[in-house]
Amino acid sequence: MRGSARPAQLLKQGCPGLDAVSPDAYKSGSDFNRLNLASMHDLRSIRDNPAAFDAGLARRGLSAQSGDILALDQRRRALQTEFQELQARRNEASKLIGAYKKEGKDAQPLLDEVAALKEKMPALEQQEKELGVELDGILASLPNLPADDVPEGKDEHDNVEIRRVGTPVEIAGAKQHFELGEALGLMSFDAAAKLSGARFTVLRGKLARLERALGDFMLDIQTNEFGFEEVSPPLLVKDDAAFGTAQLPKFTEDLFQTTNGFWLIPTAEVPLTNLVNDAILDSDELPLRFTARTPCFRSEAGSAGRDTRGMIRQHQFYKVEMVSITRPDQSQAEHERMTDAAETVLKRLGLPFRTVKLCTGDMGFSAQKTYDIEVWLPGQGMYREISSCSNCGDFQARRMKARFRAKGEKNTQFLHTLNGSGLAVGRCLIAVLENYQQPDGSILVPEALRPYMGGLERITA
RNA sequence: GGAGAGGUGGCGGAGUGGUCGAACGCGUCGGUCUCGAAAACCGAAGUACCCGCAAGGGUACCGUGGGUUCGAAUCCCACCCUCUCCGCCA
Repeated sequence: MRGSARPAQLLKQGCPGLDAVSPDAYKSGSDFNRLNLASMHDLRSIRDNPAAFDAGLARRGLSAQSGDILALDQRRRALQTEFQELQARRNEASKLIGAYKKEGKDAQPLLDEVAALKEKMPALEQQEKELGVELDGILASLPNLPADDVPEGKDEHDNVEIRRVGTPVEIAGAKQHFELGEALGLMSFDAAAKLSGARFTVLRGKLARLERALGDFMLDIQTNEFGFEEVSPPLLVKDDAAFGTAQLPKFTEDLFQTTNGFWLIPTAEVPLTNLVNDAILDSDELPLRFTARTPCFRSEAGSAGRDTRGMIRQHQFYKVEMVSITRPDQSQAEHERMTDAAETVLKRLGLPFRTVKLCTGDMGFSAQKTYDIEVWLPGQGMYREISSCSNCGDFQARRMKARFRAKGEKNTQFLHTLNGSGLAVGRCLIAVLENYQQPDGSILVPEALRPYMGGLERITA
């Protein structure tokens, strides 16, 4: 019942170099087959200006790719054209066959012709597919190109400080958050270790309440003052979603996966952004703004030994995330606006921070431009990242086929997507502890947060 | 988990082997009419890719993937999803 001669034919065709990233490479489980030619990066713009594409990659420290890409692209299109011509002839002949049979004419010559066509077609089709997979594999593994105004640089040392808000207070003998929390008896890493091992925390009593309060506080600001719509999304997602925001195919090792193939979200950016996947929106409903407080799950595979004490770097933490979906002409302004929304939380809490523009070498895979907000931690005596706001341009939108149509236009365009933490709740809790610690080890509750803490002014043992 | 039903264009809903990218209705857009609107009438209208300077031509897509056939929305297989009922459960 299965195809008989066909597979053998296909096998004859081998395809050199098809060991690149194949879609099945990212594991089993769900049906991942949405790859579509010419997504991820705009093949047309690479054709038009290969030098610019390579220059962008070079700023990311990557080698030129346009040569390989365009060669593959050209071969693929040639095959596609050839294949489609055969299909056209087959379709035409098949119609005639129908007509002939009706009229009682002899259709045998046409049948022979189609049979001959069908000798060639599977091989062509197969080759074309394989080239497409190879091409997609390359394109899917290349990061977004940095925006023009992103500073050149190797790592975080080359980031550029944009502004500083608030003045770090000198606290004599400042303690770190875990010292404070453990002394209060409200934060336990031992208890968490018994349950789950390293990189987990158990919060109790007023500290658990503080975590909840912080999240509520942030959500209220983002929804009431910045127009973000609160969302309660799934925390487990399929391959498609993880591919859309570009966790896949490259970063599987950073994620947790269930035995039946779901990915635990590393950030609500994944479900929130994928809300518009495969959509064609009207331009006048833009921008869309979403926010959600969710747990985030990260394997932290590559960070063994980093930030092992305390709750700076955890396998699981709460974060309020903001996602904006905009037209291309809106995204830059939206990026500033979103960053402002994140900063507003820190300002209200009276926490000193600085905002830096990430250099090319420090930016995430999907980002075109990123601002990090770093909060001052007296206990550590340094600024630590508490938010990251990125404009992804159309990079994610291409992957998830998120488009819009301008009023009166016939053609669709890709949307722009942005995401930013507003803020990381766990780290914000750390910042509150360290900045509001008192000599007696108690913690003053920031004024703005008191309504969220039932009026509580101070957390004590 | 058990039993059943079903997945078609923005929506509803036809279509069981050929001229079906898909009837019809609604909605949408343009026009006629009108002082204006409604109604009525006429017309337009899916997405993506390929070839082409263009005009234009072609291919694919009716949940997904395969198969049968000269030809598949229609037949076969597998999978996914949704809905209803029963059971279980937060």
